[in-house]
Amino acid sequence: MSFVSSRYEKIMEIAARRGFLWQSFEIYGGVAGFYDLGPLGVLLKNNIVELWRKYFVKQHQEFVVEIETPIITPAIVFRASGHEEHFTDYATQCTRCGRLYRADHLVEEFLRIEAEGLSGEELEKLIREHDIKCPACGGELGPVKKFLLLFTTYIGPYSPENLAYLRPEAAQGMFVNFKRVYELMRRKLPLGIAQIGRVARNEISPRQGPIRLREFTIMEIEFFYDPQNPRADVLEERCSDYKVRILTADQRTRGEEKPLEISPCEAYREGIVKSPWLAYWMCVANKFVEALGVPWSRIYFEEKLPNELAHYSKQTFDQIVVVERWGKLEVSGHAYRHSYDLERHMKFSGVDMYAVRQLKEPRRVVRKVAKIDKVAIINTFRERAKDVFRVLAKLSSDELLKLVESTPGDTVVVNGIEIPKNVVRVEQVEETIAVEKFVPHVAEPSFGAERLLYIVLEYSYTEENGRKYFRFPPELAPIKVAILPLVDKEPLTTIAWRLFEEAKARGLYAIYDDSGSIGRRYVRVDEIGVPYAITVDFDTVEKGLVTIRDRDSRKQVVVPLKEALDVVEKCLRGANLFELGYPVVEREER
RNA sequence: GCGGCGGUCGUCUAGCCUGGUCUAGGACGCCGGCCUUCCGAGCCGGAGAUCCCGGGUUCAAAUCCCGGCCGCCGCACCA
Repeated sequence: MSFVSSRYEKIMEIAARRGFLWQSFEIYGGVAGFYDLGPLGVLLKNNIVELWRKYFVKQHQEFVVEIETPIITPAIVFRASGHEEHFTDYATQCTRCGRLYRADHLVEEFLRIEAEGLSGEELEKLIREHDIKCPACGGELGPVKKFLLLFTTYIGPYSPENLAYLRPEAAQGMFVNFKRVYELMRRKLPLGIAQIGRVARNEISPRQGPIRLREFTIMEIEFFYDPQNPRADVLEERCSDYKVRILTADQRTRGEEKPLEISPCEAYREGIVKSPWLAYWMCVANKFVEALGVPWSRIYFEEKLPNELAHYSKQTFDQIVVVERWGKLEVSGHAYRHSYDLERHMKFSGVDMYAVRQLKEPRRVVRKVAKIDKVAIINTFRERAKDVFRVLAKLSSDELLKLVESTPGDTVVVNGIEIPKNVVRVEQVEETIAVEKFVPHVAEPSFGAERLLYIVLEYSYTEENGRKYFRFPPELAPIKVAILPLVDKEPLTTIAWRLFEEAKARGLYAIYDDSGSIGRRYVRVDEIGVPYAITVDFDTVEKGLVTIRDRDSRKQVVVPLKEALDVVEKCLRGANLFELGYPVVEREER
């Protein structure tokens, strides 16, 4: 335990001291659940975000597009999404032992009734009426208090109709924009809408350092597809030779802990993953987390049990990375949101969110339609005809038909006006139907960027004989190259400084350092995970040669000064420093 | 939210029990200078602490007491 926590503490100590991250609002005592990113933290996070974008958006740009939507969201959106209802907990606390309970859970347990959706007052009343006591100590329960995990605010003047929430997920930004983006993408499915942005959740008591934050960056895709024709060929093409580890809900129920090793393709075929696109994005997610430096064997997906599912989800897998501190850490969630969100937004907004699919063969159908006989209405109602037209105009043809057919007698009443049925003609029409409407299904991969940041720190952190450094994959390293004169003397310093200027001109983040001994400077740049160090020595002056030092092995290669930055850039793109044909030097330690 | 433990320069810490020589000591780091031809060398000099915050006890508080904030551990919570 002490080893485990001390390793976490060492990482967090370096993280704060060297400028990766630290607790927010330090000078006022700090606030739980908020972390600031420092200069290196921002660079590292940007690189992680960019890698996510590469894996999830750029490599799928023919059908995945990225948008950006507001954090502050009118309450109606989260009323429609179900968050206003389900993100609220009613809690009551024992006045004797202080234990906290979900009021609805207590009521359900004691009275064996469905308590979800009851108001605080109703729950309070039930607890008092049935004299429910603390299950642990039998003490009196305190008043029922409301915990809303959504941060609230107002848009404009403070009044109930201006209530707004800070979004707890980016997803609703994609759902409310589905119609427009679907149109933009020329109504093609599948369609992925991605977003990277800040979200906020008013956690009751966050207490896992940078892991459970009240505000963080989320990276997610709402992936829309036709359930009858998912067009998920890539699942077969890219995922059949690649396995992931999955611990299913069934396994968990049986108490098993060893995940299956299975290709996402097969997992879908066998019904373990219910959506082909969910399986596909799990495949991408696994490869992405490997690219962050996490070994394959430390990643698995854990299926949520039915009672753990969010209100919108038909099936959810958490992507777990094994970490030293907490055992396991959820880095992403993969939810099969089905058609839930679009249907809710259609209902609440009244806006049509259907997609259309072409039928393989157009169908001839005969259907009944109700038509209004305008002449008959004018003849029947004369000067009141205008009112009749007005009320009838509010009904669709289908609604009118239904009304006429379901009402007995010769008249129907619409908005208090009695209308004889004979002004409505019911006709049979024959139509050709070439398309049909449907609500797309949604698979959602969703990542928390700060958790990934922590994962990268933990998996990169290395201790060897007292040496501490971050073994960041070069692509993720905040600073790419250190440029160091061997000693603080001319002309070495001027040559090194010019090289630094050139590195900046190439768009690299670099460090120039001439203070103290060369060994101290290597240690300093190792500690922040700089993958390469170019050292300007006396051979540079005499022969135009510099050395490039590899952070992990501490071996160096000798390369011409003019080629040094090209070599570094090649290595940053994935080349191996020692396989480029340059002589390798290994120096004795003093 | 409850209970236990903790909070001292950038970092790690000594001091707290047994109040006063603490205008808070050390190490590392940092800054300046010297030195230095490859992995935390050495020498000289320097800056750096609201002792978490507020209140109380006392002639006197980093130290004792109370409240708050923050962190860790356990319980609860974590769609």
